[in-house]
Amino acid sequence: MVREQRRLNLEDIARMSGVSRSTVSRVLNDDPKVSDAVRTRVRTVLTETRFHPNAAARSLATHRTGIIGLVFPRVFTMMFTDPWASVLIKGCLEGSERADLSLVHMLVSTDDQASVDRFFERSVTGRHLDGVILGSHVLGDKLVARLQEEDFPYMLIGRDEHRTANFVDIDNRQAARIATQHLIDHGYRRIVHLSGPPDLVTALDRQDGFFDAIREAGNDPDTVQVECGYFEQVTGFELTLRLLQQPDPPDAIFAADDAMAIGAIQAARELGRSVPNDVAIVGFDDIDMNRMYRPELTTVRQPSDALGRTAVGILSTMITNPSTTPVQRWLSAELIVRGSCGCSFSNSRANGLVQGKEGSPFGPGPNNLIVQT
Amino acid sequence: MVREQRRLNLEDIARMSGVSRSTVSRVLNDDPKVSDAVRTRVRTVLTETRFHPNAAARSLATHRTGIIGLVFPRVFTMMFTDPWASVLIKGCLEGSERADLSLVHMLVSTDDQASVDRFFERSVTGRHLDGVILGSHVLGDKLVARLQEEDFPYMLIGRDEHRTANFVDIDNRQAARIATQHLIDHGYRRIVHLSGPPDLVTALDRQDGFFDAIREAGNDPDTVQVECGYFEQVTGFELTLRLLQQPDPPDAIFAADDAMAIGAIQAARELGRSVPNDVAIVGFDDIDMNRMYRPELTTVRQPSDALGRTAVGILSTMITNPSTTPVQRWLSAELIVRGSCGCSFSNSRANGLVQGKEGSPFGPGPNNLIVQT
DNA sequence: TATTCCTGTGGGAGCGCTCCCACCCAACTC
DNA sequence: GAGTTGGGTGGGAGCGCTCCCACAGGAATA
Repeated sequence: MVREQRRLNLEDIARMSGVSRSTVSRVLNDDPKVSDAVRTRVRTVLTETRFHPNAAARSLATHRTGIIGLVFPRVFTMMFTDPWASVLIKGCLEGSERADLSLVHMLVSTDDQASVDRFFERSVTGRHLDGVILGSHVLGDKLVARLQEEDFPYMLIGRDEHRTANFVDIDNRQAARIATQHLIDHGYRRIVHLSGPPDLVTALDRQDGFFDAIREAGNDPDTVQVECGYFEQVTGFELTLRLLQQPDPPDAIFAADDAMAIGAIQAARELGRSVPNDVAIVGFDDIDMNRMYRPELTTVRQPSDALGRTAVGILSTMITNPSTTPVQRWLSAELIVRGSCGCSFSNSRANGLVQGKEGSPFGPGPNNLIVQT
Repeated sequence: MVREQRRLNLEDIARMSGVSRSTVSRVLNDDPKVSDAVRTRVRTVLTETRFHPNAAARSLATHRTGIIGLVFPRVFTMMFTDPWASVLIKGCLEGSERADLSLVHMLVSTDDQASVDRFFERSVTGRHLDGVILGSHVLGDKLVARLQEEDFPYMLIGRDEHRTANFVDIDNRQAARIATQHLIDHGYRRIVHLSGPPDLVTALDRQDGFFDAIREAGNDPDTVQVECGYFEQVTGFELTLRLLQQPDPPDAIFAADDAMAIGAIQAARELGRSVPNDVAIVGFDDIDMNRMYRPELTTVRQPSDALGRTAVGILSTMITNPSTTPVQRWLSAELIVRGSCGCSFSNSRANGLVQGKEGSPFGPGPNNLIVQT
């Protein structure tokens, strides 16, 4: 085991190419103030020796590590088996590759002060990270406030409850309104909403949108049934199993995410009910897996990978170029109409495009661009 | 933006608690050679100031970063939407938390020299990482050889083709043999195997096990149909759709993973065929999602999370305590018999326990313990 | 009482970079 | 020909830790 052999450093490369340490450093950092002759000479040595500067030393000198964190609240550990989250993570990875950053995965119990402290000590105070992406935002989250307090670069996936933080999101409320509207237009009258965890802003927004549509149709929101659970297939399965066996079962279900919607389809099938004839189902997310279920799921498509990519992209610029005002960006979502809602045609798009621009509660503005990444 | 204000360092803490830099460092590192009086005094200052040592400086001095990488071959980008991989990642995360390490996610094109080089420069030569976990192993992978050459701590999830590398695995061949055997015992005669990517050792092992069982039953392996594809639900769906419409369709399918098996069930349903009456289906992995499909999937349960946890645990000790001989560990797998194979009972376990110990091609030995993590 | 030992503490060097400042020397200006 | 640029280069300091060595001083030993 020769692990402990001394590795090359700048000094060595300098000696080997007959220049000084500083010049080698300049070549490594693409400083234009190096003559072409010297540059090529150093570059040759660099490639021959396969040299790469020590990350720790570089960080120590530059106060930058090139690492960003992707934090999920521990409550959502099941995120890792969630197809939506997987796509989000993929988007974040692509974004970090583009920005030449490394992505560290971490779980933090955002409701537990000790856990938050531990995260802060290691990652923020210890300057382990340059910035952080928060995978989802829970009400009363102590993390965001603390990050703001410390002026530490961060980006939320999904807005915060006060809309004062940095975030990338889609207009969940508007999208849910349009999806519910679509069911109402079909003539369904007993529509149940399968909602997500009640402390997740995203879930609440979709719930609000659902109620908006109910109200607009002239119905009393108080008479409408909403069931909460995790954003999981099993949850959708179990809730629907129970709902369909009620005395007065729903004729339509709007699920707050596709996993639950697929679970709902499974449950209907289990009970021998037809989708959409006995019960229509609409989901949210448009995960890849939908292709395999019959009837195909009508759902809201949200650009989960773009959400991740955009968040990392913005974070990256925030790291080098701190912003004093909150950076908030809205991406577009759209209703994808397939068979599960009772539409006879398939694979077409309704006119329910929820644009980042017009659909945003903020109206048009520099922070509300539609970003196609 | 007060980002650039000077942060506290050891010197400051030393001054504030009336001791030297060295002593503070000792307290931080739990060095026993500090008197209790001094220790408590320093600790108080430490908590009051919420001080945490700078990670980069520490790394520079200790030659250790506390970061390990989780590398997936880029070919398997879809891994991120794979429930099996999600559980593996979760296991790795748990392991790193236990070992007080950070986990960095990365994708490397293992078949592309430039990509491998880039990874090496940044992460290995640049000492960005202390060690690396390889999420799956592709035949002819240039990564492992290079890691060995550089004496860099690594751990494979799944064995390498020569069995010379460090790895954690289950005995895929034996497990697949038992699963196939089970189908043969049921009297199925036209069994088709849905295999994974042909350059993935895991897929090949399962294929070998399938052929072992075929051969043992006195059949000619050459007459048996094997279809290759990705470890995805859609693949299983499409392959099975085609298979079942053949002139002489299979009466049983052994899928190399559950995602494909579920896809196969979906396809059978699409064509109005009954599982298991028209076609029996057996999977591999025992992912959580199986609970929702009817009939419930007979499958091989492998401890994916333990695989990840164990790999990280071993890697962690390898980092502090380099080993000269390959570290190879086999975990147990077992056949879970449910309805999809045609067994009338459900949720019971067959006697097909594939233990790490006896089942391993290596026989018992220090590297072949059954680890229950 | 003198010597050795041991525990606890302080200080200096060093980890491998970046960045600032000083400097050199050719090319220009007047 | 003296003075002034300015591109290109080198050297020193410093980033914030750890680790080794030196050393003080009380306890144990002779």
